[in-house]
Amino acid sequence: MSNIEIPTRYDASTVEQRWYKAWEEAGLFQPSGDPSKEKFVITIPPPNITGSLHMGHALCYSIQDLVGRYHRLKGKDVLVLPGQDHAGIATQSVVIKQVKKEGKNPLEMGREKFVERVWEWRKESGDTIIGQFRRLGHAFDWTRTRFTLDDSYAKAVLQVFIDWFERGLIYRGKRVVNWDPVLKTSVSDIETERKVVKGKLYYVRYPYADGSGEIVIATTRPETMLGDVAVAVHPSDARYKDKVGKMLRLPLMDREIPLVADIYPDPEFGSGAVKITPAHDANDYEVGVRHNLPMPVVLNEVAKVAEEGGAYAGLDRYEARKRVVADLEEQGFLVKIEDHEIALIISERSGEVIEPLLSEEWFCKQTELAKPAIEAVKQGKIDFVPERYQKIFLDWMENIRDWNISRRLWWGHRIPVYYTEEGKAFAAHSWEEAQEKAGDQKIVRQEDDVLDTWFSSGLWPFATLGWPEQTDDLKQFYPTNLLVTAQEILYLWVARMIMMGLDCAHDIPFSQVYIYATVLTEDGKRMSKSLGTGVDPMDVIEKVGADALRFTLLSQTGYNQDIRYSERRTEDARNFCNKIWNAVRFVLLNVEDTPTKPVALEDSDKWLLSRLYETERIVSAAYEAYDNQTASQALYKFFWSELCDWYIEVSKPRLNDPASRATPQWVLLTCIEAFLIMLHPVMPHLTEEVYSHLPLADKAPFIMSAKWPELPKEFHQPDVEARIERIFDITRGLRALRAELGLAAMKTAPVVYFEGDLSGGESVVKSQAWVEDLRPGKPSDQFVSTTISGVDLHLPLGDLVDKEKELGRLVREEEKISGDLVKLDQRLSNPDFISRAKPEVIERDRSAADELRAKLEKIQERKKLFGG
RNA sequence: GGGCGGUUAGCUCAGUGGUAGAGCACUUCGUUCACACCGAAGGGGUCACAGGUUCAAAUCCUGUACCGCCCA
Repeated sequence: MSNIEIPTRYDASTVEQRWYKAWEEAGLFQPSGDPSKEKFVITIPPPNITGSLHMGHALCYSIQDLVGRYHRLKGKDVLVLPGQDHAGIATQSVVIKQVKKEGKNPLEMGREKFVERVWEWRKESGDTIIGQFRRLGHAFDWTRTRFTLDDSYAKAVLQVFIDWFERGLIYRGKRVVNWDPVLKTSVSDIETERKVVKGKLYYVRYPYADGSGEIVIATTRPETMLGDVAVAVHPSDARYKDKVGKMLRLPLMDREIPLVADIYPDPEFGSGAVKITPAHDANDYEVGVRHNLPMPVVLNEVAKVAEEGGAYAGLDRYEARKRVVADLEEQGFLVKIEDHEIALIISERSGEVIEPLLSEEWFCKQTELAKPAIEAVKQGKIDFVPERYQKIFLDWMENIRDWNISRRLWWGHRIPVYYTEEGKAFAAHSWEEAQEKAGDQKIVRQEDDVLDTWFSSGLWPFATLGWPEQTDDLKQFYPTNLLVTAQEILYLWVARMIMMGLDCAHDIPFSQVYIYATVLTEDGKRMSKSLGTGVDPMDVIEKVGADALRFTLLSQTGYNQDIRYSERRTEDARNFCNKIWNAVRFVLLNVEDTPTKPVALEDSDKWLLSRLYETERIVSAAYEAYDNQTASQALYKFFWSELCDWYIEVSKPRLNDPASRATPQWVLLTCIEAFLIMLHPVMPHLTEEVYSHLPLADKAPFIMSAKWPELPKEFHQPDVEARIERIFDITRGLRALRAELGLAAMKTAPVVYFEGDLSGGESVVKSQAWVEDLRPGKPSDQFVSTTISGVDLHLPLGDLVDKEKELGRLVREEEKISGDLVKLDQRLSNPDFISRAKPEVIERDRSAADELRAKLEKIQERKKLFGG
């Protein structure tokens, strides 16, 4: 390739999609199935088909692609299995919005039509997402892609439900759930968010039925009093001690309710007396159960007052609140209203305030299933990274509550329970099977509700591999190795996968769980489409390429809990791409053939190879530990600061000489090849493109299928590193001296004198500090000097020396050095330090002090020369 | 209310006992034949605060403040 053909800018847009296609055509995304190879398996968290991927997804899946590519380079047979989640409520609400926008009523469409419509959307959103994965460069096995509502997947879901139903692990019961009055279904805790708003605290008088006074209760939701069945006080509350057991007359409703003692009320809060509405508050429900109280539902599925609300029936909950408060005031029951902060629970799906509602739901018993899961984690069969999540996980598992698995939706796995006329329930794969199980009794209907999405996604690691069939894939790839996920679904999803994996597939689903960071905006806010703070990863790819985006995200990700995305960082990443491109361009312009391994290496060659060795060590260890931050930094430093800034510059004279160029050529190609392979998991496309141009001897068809560098121990030479780095320090010292005198970098100085040991580094100092002639000794003319690592460097300047300026420089340096020396001497004269500190620390401080003293003397001499 | 994380240079973050680091930004200089998406040099920090342990604390302990996340 001639220089004209290589542009000076790396253009990701012409490279990335070309390589993705080539990899796919070469079948590199699939495991070979070679039984002798060690397996590495990830089933990716299936994204919801609710639109498109956001920045958090871009990070999550890039991490998995990185891990997969790393293990592939390490020679493992890698499967990264992709797929998508039908995401019941989330998808249903997206489609409802679409249908409504078209002026149609989803309810009138009917279940069948509506579900058909969602399938259309599933195709559209699903394709968008797969396209995005491809643009991001993810090497996922598309031949094995799964969807949580596919027929074969649905079979797995039915199997588990029926099995658990028959084992008595699934039951029907009443419970206060998070009711979304807009979507008309319960939603899980994760689908809600808390928001603190300014509200009111209402103090209301409840008179005793016998006319012996009254009790004052405090409530933030006065409208729920329509469903009050008791007032509770804490048993230790002296104020109410003799009143417990008396009846109260519920204002507005003309009903009698008891005063009960329960541990729930906080005596410090409000009046210490709490009204109890079991059907509309989870805590009140618990009290209701403990005291065997009735549980009237006074707000219906659209949050309007129900029949039981008497005169208020039909009113919306907020309208009802106004009327109730007005009536209470008018009838003299309202004591006072205070400002109060209320923690509202909002449905993420509709944005509406959740109405806690007593509802009949299906539940799954958890305690029994949780036991083996807890054991597996405690025994270390499953690790959490970062480790701190293990404790959080176990705390939750040990206090687990039964799981509400039913959702009043149309989109999802319809619960396979069939009822007889008498209401007897049978779980079965089909109506026919249910009828068989029911025998003489006639099956008349199937349950309308669908299963919580997490019920199906909990089966992900094995249902994707063909379970319940004992497929080859299941035998080969289960249990998987790693799960990468967000902190917020540690309980809802990870916990369930572990429980379901152990119970259904009889083994842990994965041996490691890596929890990655949340992507925040530049100023630390949550990225959110609705707030307009989201950044579309595809826009970033358009601008800087997928590799730059991946580097931006991955290089910030280690064990931290969040990262901040900023456009500036993508530019830095793009610049890094360009730097790599140009360094390789330089090498290609200077290499004609594949160089052979040289016999003799110079110190600078050995230095770079030793740095490569060390870098490989850091990078492997960091990738293994999911510390991509450290891996990226090590690669960045090696390439930019070491290979480009020093090695290439130092080697230019040798590369220009046909007699000596073979050795640096070989060193450069060796280091660049290894570097590219190590960087490949982060920047797959760029590394592939550049690799394809390198004239290497044993080249793999793709860098993606290359072997991770196995560097010989001889590369590791710490003594050479120290020697060379001392020469670099001296070079920097001379450059600094020149710069302070206003001599431009790279402008050649005719002559520099030195005193001291340069141990073979003369040519490096000469070329890198831009000196024509480097001579031992002292100049006869006027000169300025610096001392570094025991070497004096003198720069003759003739009449150009500005004595005053130079003196000022020397004084400043003197002050700094004597300051440091005082501190060191203080420490060294402390007998406790001498007797208790480690010998090597003392030794190091002593020699540092000696060096400073020598330097100080020289500076003082020089000061005299300049009249100081 | 409980738990977890964070607080280090203008910004984003490394740094788990031995004289404070990186990248970006900033200042000065430089168009050199890989790259100005570049190079060289430089300025900039009482490591949130208060106690304690230690010869020695950004680092370990205790407490406080503020920020964030998870759970009730």
